[in-house]
Amino acid sequence: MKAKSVKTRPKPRADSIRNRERLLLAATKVFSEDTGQASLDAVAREAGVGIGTLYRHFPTREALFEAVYRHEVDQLFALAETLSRSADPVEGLREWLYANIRLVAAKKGMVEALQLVAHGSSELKTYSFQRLTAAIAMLLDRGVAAGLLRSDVSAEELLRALVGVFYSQGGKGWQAGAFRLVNVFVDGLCGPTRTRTQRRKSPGQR
Amino acid sequence: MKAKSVKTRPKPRADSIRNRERLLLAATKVFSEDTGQASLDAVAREAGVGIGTLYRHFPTREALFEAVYRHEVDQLFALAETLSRSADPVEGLREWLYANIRLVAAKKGMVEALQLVAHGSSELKTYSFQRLTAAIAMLLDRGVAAGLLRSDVSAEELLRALVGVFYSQGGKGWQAGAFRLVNVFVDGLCGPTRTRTQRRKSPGQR
DNA sequence: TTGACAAACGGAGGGCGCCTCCGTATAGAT
DNA sequence: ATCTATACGGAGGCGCCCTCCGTTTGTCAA
Repeated sequence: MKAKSVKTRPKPRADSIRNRERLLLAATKVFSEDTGQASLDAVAREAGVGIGTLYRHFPTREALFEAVYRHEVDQLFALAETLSRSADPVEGLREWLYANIRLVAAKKGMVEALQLVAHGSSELKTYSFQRLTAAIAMLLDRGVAAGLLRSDVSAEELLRALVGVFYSQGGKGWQAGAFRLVNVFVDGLCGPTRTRTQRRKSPGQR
Repeated sequence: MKAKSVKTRPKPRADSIRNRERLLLAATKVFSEDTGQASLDAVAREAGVGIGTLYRHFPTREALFEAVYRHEVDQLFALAETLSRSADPVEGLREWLYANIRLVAAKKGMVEALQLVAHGSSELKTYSFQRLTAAIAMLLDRGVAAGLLRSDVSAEELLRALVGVFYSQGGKGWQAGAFRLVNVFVDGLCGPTRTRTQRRKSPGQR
């Protein structure tokens, strides 16, 4: 007997897996540049698969959004893991927050798509909330343990602050403002119990 | 010479005006019951006019949303005027807030439509914001002048609180919760500075 | 390797909504 | 009654959504 799980379905075929990934990638790209209203045909085309294949993997438009979103959340989580192993706890946190801003900024359409998704599956909401909270906690705790960050702000609170910044996403000056806010916040987290040992060197834009 | 404006366009034809109104009415109805995604063909059908007529009056989907929304805001403003002439300032305010809840509750699709509109014309945002603030101020000021309401909460603040309640619109218990919040708020406005002379008699649902 | 079959693929096709265009109807002026 | 600017209606072209089914392909056992 195969050392596989006890009761999962037979097995996924290799091309199936590959196509699923292609679709996810294509969807991320297409939804990002065009608005979230972009056609699913376009996604299939971009992925180089037939429209039927798209629908087999993601039966509804929302299923696709959701998958893309989950994927993104997981990436952010992974980034937090990486950063939490890097040298400086404070800069790691700052960098992660920057990454969030860049993510949102790069995906005009995503934001509205998310609102749509958010109205649906609350399971997804809790999933991503927990996942992101965990990511922040990872970064935060290290700084606190090292005595570099104040300990009276929870990961959840920080996340909420972040969400607030994103919701108010409006064109033009938004990104610069968001970076500024993050800086203010991180600097604030260093104080007032801590002397600020180091300040940001760059504004953060890439 | 006509006593009309100096440089406006000739004149609107009677049937044109009539159709515009019909369309607005139909749109309000259709968007309310179906989701905001409802087809424009359906709106034209409901209004009993050709699709071409709809497009002449409202060149884009958003133009139609916007017009509907403006219309609604104006109605709320008018209601505030009426209520501010009614007997009890406190109950007038409460009633107006109730009306807001009912409006949102009756229009599932509207909320998402608004988010769409909000992303666009910021002119509309400021317009409605000012208009609604004015409406609240009208009601509030009377209560304050009569010494029935505390004076340290501005109309703007009250409006923001209201918006917050609406944004979190989720099915089921939402409406009841919203009424409760309004009651809490109005009671609060009667203030610690004021002895609460009267409390609400009914929960507010109709 | 080869054969067989389930799984996955692709895309044609029917339906529908969007929007334009233009021939027809009519309100309002003379 | 006549005229004309204005508005109306809806057919038609286009693109998107989604289903359905004939074809291809990965996998496994022999």
